[in-house]
Amino acid sequence: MSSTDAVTIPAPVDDLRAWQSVLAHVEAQLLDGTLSPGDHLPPERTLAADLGVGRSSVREAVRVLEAMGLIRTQTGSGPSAGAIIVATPQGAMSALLRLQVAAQGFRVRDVVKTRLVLEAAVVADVAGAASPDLEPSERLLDAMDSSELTPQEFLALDAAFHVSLAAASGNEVVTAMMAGLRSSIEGYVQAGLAVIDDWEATAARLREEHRGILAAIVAGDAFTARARVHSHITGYYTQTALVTEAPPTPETTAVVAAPTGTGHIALSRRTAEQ
Amino acid sequence: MSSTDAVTIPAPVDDLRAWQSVLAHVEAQLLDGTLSPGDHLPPERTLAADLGVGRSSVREAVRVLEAMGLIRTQTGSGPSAGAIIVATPQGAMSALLRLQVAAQGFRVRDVVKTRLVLEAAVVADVAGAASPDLEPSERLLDAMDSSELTPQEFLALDAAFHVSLAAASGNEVVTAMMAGLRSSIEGYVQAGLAVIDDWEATAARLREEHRGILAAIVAGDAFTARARVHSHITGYYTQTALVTEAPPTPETTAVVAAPTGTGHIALSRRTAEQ
DNA sequence: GCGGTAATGTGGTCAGACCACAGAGAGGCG
DNA sequence: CGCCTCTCTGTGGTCTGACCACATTACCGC
Repeated sequence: MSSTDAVTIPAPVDDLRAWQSVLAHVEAQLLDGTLSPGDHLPPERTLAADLGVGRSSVREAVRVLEAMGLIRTQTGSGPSAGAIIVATPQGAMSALLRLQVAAQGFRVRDVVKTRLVLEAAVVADVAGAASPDLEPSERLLDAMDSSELTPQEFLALDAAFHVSLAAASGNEVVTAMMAGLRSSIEGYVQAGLAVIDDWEATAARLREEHRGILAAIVAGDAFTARARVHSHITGYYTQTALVTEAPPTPETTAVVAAPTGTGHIALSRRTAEQ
Repeated sequence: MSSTDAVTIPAPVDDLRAWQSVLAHVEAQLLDGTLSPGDHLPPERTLAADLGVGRSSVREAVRVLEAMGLIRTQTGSGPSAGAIIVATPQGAMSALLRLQVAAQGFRVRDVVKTRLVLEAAVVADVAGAASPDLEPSERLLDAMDSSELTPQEFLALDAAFHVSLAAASGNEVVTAMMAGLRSSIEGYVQAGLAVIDDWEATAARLREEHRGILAAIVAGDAFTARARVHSHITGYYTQTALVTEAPPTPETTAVVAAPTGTGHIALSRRTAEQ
């Protein structure tokens, strides 16, 4: 692994499989700007002819691109048909994490810990932002106040609320990861419902905690927001015995122990700053 | 939105495309334990016959599974041939993030910010761990001391070092994400080399910073480890003008400024858990 | 017994065909 | 002249059959 020669050119040939060469071709065109979001991929038959591969190989690459959230395919004719570059990572991230959890490549414990880290950072970030758009989050909380919700519907709104916080941070990477992490353990979360004796009490507590988190964010109190998110998430998972031990996550415990207090803090508007 | 009825059961039928039904079939078998890591997927022709779809549709699903890092396919015959469940998420996560960055679904800025959050949490976690295995990280640092490395080789080892820290935390989700985040902006990192006048000086600084991070971890000082990681990462990106503004990432600056002192905090034992 | 060779079963690829679908255009009708 | 309908065309979605490369396994001759 030194530097200059030494390699004697082992096998610079492309022993890529046919579909991989198609994928590489598309990726290269994305990188050099030949393809951009909104553009159409060439028709499969054309692409096959251009690259000298069979249409089925092109289709396998297209399938991967679709699964990765890069394109959207549609049958028919006209401007909206065909394969269009869209770059919607959420679904792909969800699928990836969900499958990996299903195949035991990811442990639920690690998923929860990661979610804790990301979400704590998110709320701290949003709390420190100039004028975050928290309207979607608030509307979700209002929707969750309905007493007619089934536990499943409640949890769906719950998940959407948490993702909406990530969206408010403006970080699409974290947003996609949060959505994926949540969906990957959705089955376990729903299974956790079984061990809850008094669902209404639990729902009421969750509603209160959500309001508390949002209040801390609006107040611009990052410390409190972090602490509340931490206890909110660990609370549910320990209650449902989904995760045995509550991971202390040093940085958050330190924050919890911080002397900032959890009472009403300032409520400063922190308007113009950006 | 609302609650009970209203939907009139829109379309419970499976208008899944053929390849999606194959994917769903495999995922269901993963979830109920019929398939586990190490198992073989049925041969494509068998699977096609069983599910009543064409072999090409099966192949598209298999291709997605392979791209998602769930299986490894091999030609030939015998126990090692065929499609085997492996669940290796790193490559898939890297591909996903890389493609999304290429397609402008993810901004480089967000990738860097996310990396900052995750890596700060990782070092704090490892610093608080009972007996983390830091030997791989140390060996990578030793390898980076060589003066014969090209910048590219140095950066490759650099990336491996950061991923090794995540691996030391034992959280495979974060490890995969870290590897993916890094690889997704690898092109930009290498492009950043161009604006560095004195590479040797930069390399020396990076070496020193790496040692400093590892030292803080070994000392169990989570706060210092976080702070050093933060400045280490932002340092390179601001130097190479990859990210214009240095994102302060409230929680880290807050932690650095926290009055708790940098002494032993946390140090949660987290002994037997595996 | 042993070595070499054929058979077998797997994924990888290609070619061709057909279908469903949706827009575009030509044509007819009022 | 305008509107409506109908065909035409191009797209992805799917299936079938065929062939290849490859690695193991079984068999056969020695």
